[in-house]
Amino acid sequence: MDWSIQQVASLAGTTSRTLRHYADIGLLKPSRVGSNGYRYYDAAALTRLQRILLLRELGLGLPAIAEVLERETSAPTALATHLQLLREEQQRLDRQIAAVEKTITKLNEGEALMADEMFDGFDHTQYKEEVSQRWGAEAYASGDRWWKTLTDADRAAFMQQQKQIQADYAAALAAGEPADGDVAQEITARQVEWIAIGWQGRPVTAEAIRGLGQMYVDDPRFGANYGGPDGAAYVRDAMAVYADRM
Amino acid sequence: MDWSIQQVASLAGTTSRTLRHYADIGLLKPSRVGSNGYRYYDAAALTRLQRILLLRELGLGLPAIAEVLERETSAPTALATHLQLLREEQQRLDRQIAAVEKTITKLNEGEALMADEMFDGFDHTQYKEEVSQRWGAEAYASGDRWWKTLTDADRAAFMQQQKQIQADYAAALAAGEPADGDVAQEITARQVEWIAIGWQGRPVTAEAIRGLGQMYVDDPRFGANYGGPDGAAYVRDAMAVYADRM
DNA sequence: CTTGACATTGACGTTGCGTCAAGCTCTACC
DNA sequence: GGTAGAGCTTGACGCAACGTCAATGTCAAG
Repeated sequence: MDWSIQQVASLAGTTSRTLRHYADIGLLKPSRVGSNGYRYYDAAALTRLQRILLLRELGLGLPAIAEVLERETSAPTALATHLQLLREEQQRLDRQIAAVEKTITKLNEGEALMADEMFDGFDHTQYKEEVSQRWGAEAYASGDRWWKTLTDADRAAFMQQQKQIQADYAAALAAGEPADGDVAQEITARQVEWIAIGWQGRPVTAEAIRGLGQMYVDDPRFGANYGGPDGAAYVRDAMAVYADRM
Repeated sequence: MDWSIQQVASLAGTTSRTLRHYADIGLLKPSRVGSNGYRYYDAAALTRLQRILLLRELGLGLPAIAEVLERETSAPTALATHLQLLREEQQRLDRQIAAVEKTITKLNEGEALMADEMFDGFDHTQYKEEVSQRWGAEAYASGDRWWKTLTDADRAAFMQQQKQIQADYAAALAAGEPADGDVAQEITARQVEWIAIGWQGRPVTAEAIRGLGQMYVDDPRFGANYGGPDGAAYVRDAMAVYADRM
């Protein structure tokens, strides 16, 4: 007792193309092939197909399914691994949805015209008070004037450089690079250079760099850009060493 | 002031291959191409790239991104549409995770060896009481004996036939086929035949068929297999007509 | 014998690039 | 001015899981 490819397809709720694909990749071979080339499937093949489709619904890839079917015992392991992936995907989706929602509301409020959105929440004016208090109103005003002369593209490029520096710091920390090592110091040199651009001629003293580094640790909004307290502390240390060597 | 493809790539945190791909599909053309074929990007191009990458992080496809960038105003619309997709995907993921978790716990409890899992929650013993009460203990016992003689593959095939019948009923109902029409009656004939297999020689009387149909309506667990109360009622009616004509 | 349904084997299309491969170009150093 | 080592170019295949023609062979029924 066996069935034709179409019968099996409709029985299992799939398509004949899928069955031929499974035969091609060796996942489910027909139990019998007529002299005319027709594929026929028996009950055992149907059982296997059922399992395949079940695992597929659980989101497993075809190679993973093949492995599970070969080694029964690996099913819980495979599923556990897969579950991990699903959870990560779920979290990624949650974050993405939140981001899209935020973007939509901002657009509806007419706040940002997409272009501003690029600056990753790094709002220049957000730090007005800190900058004013630490370096005086004149310093802030001069920085603000400079910032306003930039085009959006300039600002984007400027922020991108900072993003890159942040990523490099994160990578260095993850790689176990010491804060006083060459790698961290090279990044810090770029960091200082970047700061100097924004400061527009205002002298970048060793003291200023040390203070700025400490500020990263003290202020969680800055620290967040460097991957949390640890990252902020790492950057502070690197900047302190850099300042010492100036 | 412009940058080479590598510079832009690292500035924006992407790869040169991606930039060349975007150029190929016309999403982001370099602002200048040297006589040697080298691509160069200016600040405006960088801005556009930033937007592209932002939208991509939000999960939009490249064609959708291109459209948004052409018609600024469509951004909220496009994002809203996309949000809908994300939410559906989220729900699908949630269901999938729940299913995988359930499967894992079952496997860990040694309950089911994957094979039983196929039967879509149609647990034969689940209906023990109903069958016993309505048709007597002997009828149930005989059905149970028969069921136990089957191989997994046989059971799979048996359940699949039922699945097909259910699908056909659903299609007929959706197509507006009357319960006493040819289409519905043909399906019912197969349904009765299927029932007869399980009953193993026990006489399939008109009364039994009417009773079974009514049971579909009364018991939500059965009704669920036929697409809710409406579907169950449809099947009951078709079976009643079939019984009348026996 | 014809017709229509069903079967077969290619082979391209889809999405967003990764990854060679072969070859030209630029920069730096000797 | 030669040479090495980056960096750039244009193809072109690969991936995941089939959908979708296209061209053609086969089966059952009238």
